[in-house]
Parts: sequence; structure tokens; C-alpha cells
Amino acid sequence: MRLSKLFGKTQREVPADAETVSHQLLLKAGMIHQVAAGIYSYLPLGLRVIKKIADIIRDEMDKAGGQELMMPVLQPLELWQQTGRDLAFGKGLFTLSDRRERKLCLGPTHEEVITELVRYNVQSYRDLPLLLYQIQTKFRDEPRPRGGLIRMREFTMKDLYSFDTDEDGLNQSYNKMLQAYQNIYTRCGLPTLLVEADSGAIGGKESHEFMVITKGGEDEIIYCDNCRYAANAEKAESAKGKLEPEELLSLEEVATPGAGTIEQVSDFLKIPKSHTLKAVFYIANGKLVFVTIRGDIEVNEVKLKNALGCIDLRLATEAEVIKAGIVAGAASPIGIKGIKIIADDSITSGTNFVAGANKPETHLKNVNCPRDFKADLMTDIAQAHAGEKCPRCGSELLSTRGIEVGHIFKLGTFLSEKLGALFVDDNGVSYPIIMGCYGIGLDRLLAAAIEQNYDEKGIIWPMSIAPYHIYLCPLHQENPEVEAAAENLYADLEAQGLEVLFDDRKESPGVKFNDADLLGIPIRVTISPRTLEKSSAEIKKRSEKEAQLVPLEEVAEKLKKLIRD
RNA sequence: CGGGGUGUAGCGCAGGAGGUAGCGCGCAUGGUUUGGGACCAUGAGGUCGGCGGUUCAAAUCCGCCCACCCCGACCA
Repeated sequence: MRLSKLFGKTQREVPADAETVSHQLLLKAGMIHQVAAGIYSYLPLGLRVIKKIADIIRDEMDKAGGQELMMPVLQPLELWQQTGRDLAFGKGLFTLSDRRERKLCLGPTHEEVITELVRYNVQSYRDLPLLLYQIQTKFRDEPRPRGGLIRMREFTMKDLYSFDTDEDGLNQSYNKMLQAYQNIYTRCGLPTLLVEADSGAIGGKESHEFMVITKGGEDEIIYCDNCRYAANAEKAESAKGKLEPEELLSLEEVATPGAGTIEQVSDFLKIPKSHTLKAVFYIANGKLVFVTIRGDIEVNEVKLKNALGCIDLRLATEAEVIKAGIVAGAASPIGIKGIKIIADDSITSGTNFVAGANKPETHLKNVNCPRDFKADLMTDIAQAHAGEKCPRCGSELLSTRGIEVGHIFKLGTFLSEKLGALFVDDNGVSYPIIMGCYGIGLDRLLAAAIEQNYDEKGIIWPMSIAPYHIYLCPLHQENPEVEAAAENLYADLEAQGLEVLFDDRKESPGVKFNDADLLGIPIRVTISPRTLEKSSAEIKKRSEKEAQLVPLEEVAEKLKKLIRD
């Protein structure tokens, strides 16, 4: 490709609203253009990268036994209502009506459509297992698009769905995908960390995310260096520590003037926060719930939401709490009626806690569960933090940030049951098909690749996904010998099938070198009167400082070798 | 949805005691240049985010709205 003809210019100054490195560089390099918040056009260079990523993904999906198909973006809302996931996605779902007022939505993902398709095509265990995938545009009305390609409202995703007859099969499919994903990231030059994850609106039981570790990442990861435990902070657990058990003492009221928060109560009574019970009120699907947890621990709302099985969850306002007859600042789980009590399992890790008395400025000492109150649900709803102990091995937990570049889920049968995707086994008995789903965001993968590979001059593409392999850069183009040598070399390299970006512009050396660096093309080939004196061209890798002179007739071979390695 | 910020030429910004808009980069033409974003000259390019109000007069003052960015909520 001749740079003089290439659509898309490099910018000297970055648009001010870009803050993330990948966003800035993509704009500066003229690879993307913003159309609206979270909506972008790809220019030719950017699109070439997306295509290369797509090729790698296809190759690995096919090798793992996947079959590619394509499903529509436009979907009947009714299909989503059948599984109830229209509610799970809530406002994240883009909806619209057709001319007959039939409700449609733009697919945020394709489980419903593919399950319906599989129901039609699969009747017998003989048709299974099945791995089907597509690379398709998805639409999600994100509350806050951000970071350029990192969180978009319209994006491209590879989604594969597995269909199996039993758990074993699901596990095999899952492991195949896990391996294929590792291969994809390796081939894209991206080190990733596999972490346990929450499955969110997709649903299902077990899921893992692939994280590219980077400071600006959206997700917090809690991990253990010792035993390799790693989980998204939404899901992470930590050992809460057993407090020394004491003899159960009887309840005792104590005046706590002016003390409403855990901090104030523990200061006032001179006890550690871990000896108090915190009360937090939420509105879950419109209903007030009482959440209690040890005073030194915070509630993890994702876990709470999962425990409650609710779609809407928010903190209750003080007015809502008071209206329910509860004394804010001294709320007590004892004697509560008509309100669901959810307890974190940490409240059984000690004894004789201090909790509210449901009287103004009064607390109760020696509160014990289940002696004094019963929780409707007792489970882990605690937020884990770095510095706490690993739930597996007891070492200290660490924390870092990452970009989620892939997410795989064991879905189970909830979708196939609701949509009637059944198969008959060898005894002629019907069962729902067991499903899994596996997603990779291509745009985000591209952005993550930049976050991982850049310097102050620009992008440094890994060879496998670089838009072009070679940047051919003649200097002093008015010099007929340079012109001829560059044109010859360009024609020769193109004829040999190499991917060359030929900077045939009449620009100064500084401009050309800076653009070459900004665009991040892995190999730069410079031809100038100086190199031609030695009948050579200069070859320099983007990732290295040193250049070398190579005789013109050896250049093609040398480049092929560099690209191969 | 809450908090903060920004909207003036393609990009980055200045202006703002109210009087009809400027700089740098980029772009066009001509010339001189060329191993790390050259220089000179000439030129094109603007509903000052939108609507309404105040005023003889609004980019500037007032009100409402919109868009975009950042933090949070939420979300894959």
C-alpha cells in the first residue's frame, strides 16, 4: 500500500477527550474515528488489525472443532422475554419497534437466537456435542462507555456456544475453549491471567475471565502469588479469620450516645470493629432487605445480588429504613419482622458481638447468631481486599487491575429448558441440552494489545496482528536513484506477498520516521543516498534501537526471516 | 442516575469590561529544503454546541436543553 493513497491521516495532536493510551494512539495513528460515545469507525489500518485478530480467532476456533455461522443483530424481543433475560439486561438492551409496532432488540449477545436455532436442528444425542460460533456486532447500551475501544456500545465479538449431553461433555468443551483462548492470546502477543469470575447478566454457574494486566484496566483482580488463586474482585473470596470463641454471655443494653457508625461504636466501647455487627439496608427488586456482616468487612454487592437472585439492587435511603420502623444508626437484626435478613457467614466467626438495639443511641452487647436472631440466608457476601488472607492457602492476597479480553461460562440448562432445546438420549428419554458460551471482544483485544505494547513514540504492534509488516521508507525521494531503488524494492516485496506500507510521500525524514514509529509497523526499511552508496537498505525493528545495513539483493530474504521469527 | 469538567476552523488552544473572532499545527499554491515532526511567501477554511431571553448590539450576560470526557453507580 502506498501511504500517499492511504485513507486516514496521522495526527500531530491527540483529540483532548482521549485519555487511555490505546485510545490516544489509535486516534493519533488515524486507525479509528469516533462517531458518538462508545461508537467508532475503523479506518483501513485499524480494520486490517481487526481482520488479523479475527483470522487468528477463526483459526483457533476451527482447530478446536468450532463451526462458523452468522446470526442476526436484529432480534425479536419476545425471544428474550421467553428466557427472562430482557430483564436481566435491563436498560443495557437496545430496543426498537418495527412499523407494525412489533418489539425488537439489537442483540447484546446471541444465546437466545442460537438456542432456538439448535432446538430446530438437534433432536438426538447423536447430533451432539456441537461447537458453533460467529464473529458479529453486538449492541449494549452501556451506562458509561469509556476508554476508546475498551468499553463500547457497538462492538465486535466472537461468541462460541457449546452444546453437550452431560457435565463431562460440558467440561471437555470448556477446557477446549480454555486452551483455544490461551492459544489466541499467545498468538496475539498478549500475556493474560485466567481469573474466576462472576457471570453477571449472562447467567450460569462457573465462569472465568481472561485478563490482560494493565494499570488502567477496568477490573480489579484479587490474586495469590503462592497458590495461583486469582479472581475478579466481584467474585473473590478471602479467609475471614476465626475470632477466639468465648463463652456466650447474655444480652445487655448499653447506651452509645452519639455513636451511629461502626467506627464510632467501636471507638466508644473500645472494642475492635470485628466485634461489631454492621447493618446495611438494600432495596432488592423493590423490597427492603436487612444485610448484616461483621463490622470490619464490607458488603460485595455482586455477591449479594447473586445470593438474593434479584435483578435490581440498590442501597436503601434513610427514609426507607425509617419507614420500615428501624432506627438508623442502631439497627438490630433482633426482633425484626417481615424483613428478609441476609447474613454474611463472617458473623459466625466470632461471639458476643455488639449490634444495634433498635433504640436511638443504644446498642446491644453479646449478640450471637443463631441464639438471638436467625438469618433467612447465610452465605458469603463479603468484599475481599488485598492484604487479606488467601481462602485456599492462607498467604497474603494481592491486587492488580486488568482489561477483560475474554470470558467463558458454563451455562448449564437454564436457557435450553426455557426455550425447549432438548435431545433424546440412547434410551429415548428427553433432556435439556447442556450449554456453555465463550466470548472474546475483538476491539477490546486490539486496545489491550496497544496498552501492552507501546512507547513514547507510538504503537509497537506484535508481528501477528500488525496492519503491515514492513514500512518502506525512502529518504530524498527526488533523488532518481532512491526513487528507482524504492520502487523496485516495493514491487519486489509485493510480488513476494509481503505486506508493505510504502511511504512514497515527499516528506522530510523526521516526518516519515515519526509516522513509522507512531503506526508501529514492526520493521522499517530505509533507503537513502547514504545506504545506496553501499548498495544497501537499512533495516530496523520497531522494538529495537539498532538498525543494520543489508545489501539490496538480500533484503527480501532478510525480511521474510524477520517476519517468520 | 449522582459528582466534576469541556464545547470557538480538521486537531490543539486563546479571547470574553457586550461592538460581529484570533494563534499554533494541519490543508492549498509557489519557492528553498531533507537521517528524527524544516523554512519563506501567499491563500482557503468559523451557524463561537443548540434554543430562548436581556440589549441598539451577544462568542461574551441570563435561562433551558444537548453532546462529549473523567470519577462513581451500573455493566461483559
